[in-house]
Amino acid sequence: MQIGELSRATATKVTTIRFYEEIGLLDRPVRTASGRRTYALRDVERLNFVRNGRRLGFSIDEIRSLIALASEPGRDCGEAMAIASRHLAAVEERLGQLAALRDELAAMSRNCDRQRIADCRVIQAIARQAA
Amino acid sequence: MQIGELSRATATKVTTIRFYEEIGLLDRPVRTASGRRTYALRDVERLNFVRNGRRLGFSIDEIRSLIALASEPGRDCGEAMAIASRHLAAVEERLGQLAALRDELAAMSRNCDRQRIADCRVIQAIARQAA
DNA sequence: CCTTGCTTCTATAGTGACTGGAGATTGTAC
DNA sequence: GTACAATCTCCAGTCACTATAGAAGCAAGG
Repeated sequence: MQIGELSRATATKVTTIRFYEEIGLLDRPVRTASGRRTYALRDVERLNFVRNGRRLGFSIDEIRSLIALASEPGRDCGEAMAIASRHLAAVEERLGQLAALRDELAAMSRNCDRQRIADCRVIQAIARQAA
Repeated sequence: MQIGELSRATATKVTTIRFYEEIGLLDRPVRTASGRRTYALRDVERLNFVRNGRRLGFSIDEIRSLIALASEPGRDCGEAMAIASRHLAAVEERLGQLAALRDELAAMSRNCDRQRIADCRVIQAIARQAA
């Protein structure tokens, strides 16, 4: 399998695959005589792991750790749990912030009745809000 | 007022103030004979506008537009409303995504009962999830 | 006058996670 | 033979800052 097929199989851009290889998230693949990268099933699995991790919002460094953990099947999985829990807590905090933001934005939009800029509630809200 | 005082007055790092000037969000200030920046009340107001806008999640470009609009008090504020509404919609979409993410992460953590990595639900969930 | 120590200056590079483009090869189908 | 797609490497750009180095300015105390 060449890079284009891996790209299609994992819905990942070719440039991103090369980038992941560069930063060590993917192993350096075997090359053809002319230098093209060739991949096998385990590369698809690995890349899917990375993509799913990213989709769940884990950082590259967290994914690196999770990959390292996954390669030691005998170990206790407490560390993997810790990474996931920390991330969940971060997501929950961000959710709270974002909900507060939405309320503020919604209030701004509601109050404005499309008059002149001089009276615009949106502009006023941004200008006057206490941090 | 020098840059340090503006920094304290707006809870903005000195380097960030210089950065905002560089990209044209703040006017180039008058300098003292020795080259130090000096600011007045309107600079505090402008920077607060920028900071509040950022805190509400507007991009630098959106804030640039809002500043331009705010400087034409006679205009209809429909355009400002449009920027705010688009942003609100984006925030709401992100909120939905993030909530879905939280649910997935919570389910992962719940299912894992701290055994060996080989059986770890967290690792398995990341490995097997369909995009 | 001199030193100490803080503030400010410019210029440059780094962050995270990619994305895009230039310019050169290679592989394939007609 | 030639057109075209796929791939290669290398490097720059994105966003919104943040940090560092090294130089200069400025006020207060000795």
